[in-house]
Amino acid sequence: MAKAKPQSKKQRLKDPLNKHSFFEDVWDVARQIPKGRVTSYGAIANYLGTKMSARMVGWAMGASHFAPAKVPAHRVVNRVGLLTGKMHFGAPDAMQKLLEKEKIKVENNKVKEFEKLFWDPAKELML
DNA sequence: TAACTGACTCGGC
DNA sequence: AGCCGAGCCAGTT
Repeated sequence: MAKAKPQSKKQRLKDPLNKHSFFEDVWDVARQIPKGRVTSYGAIANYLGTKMSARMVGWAMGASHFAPAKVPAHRVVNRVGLLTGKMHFGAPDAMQKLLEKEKIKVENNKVKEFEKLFWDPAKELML
């Protein structure tokens, strides 16, 4: 699977073939999130070159259910560390439980020390 | 076919 | 410092 390399947004989205890999790219990046770390939709979007469309990342996460491999969507939160998508995990606190299982402290639907645990693909994966 | 919505983000007030 | 509006892409109604 491609390593989610950033490319021109128009180039990717314009081509139906490449478009299909948009999901895989997002999933791929999500899978690369180290255990015990979290990232934001915007960070992934930015890494993919579609930083203006963080919504699509979230939407792609929603589709992660169809992903060929498991995607740690629980490690992806919004820019303030809020567990915005926890309701989509089936159970109201499934996401929080998964996070706590990785020693990530969650309080009031928000990741504690989010800035410290924040993992930016564009920075960590560089390039 | 057009309009609305959404697991977001940024900038202005 | 907090609230409000606009922009983004795709899928749904």
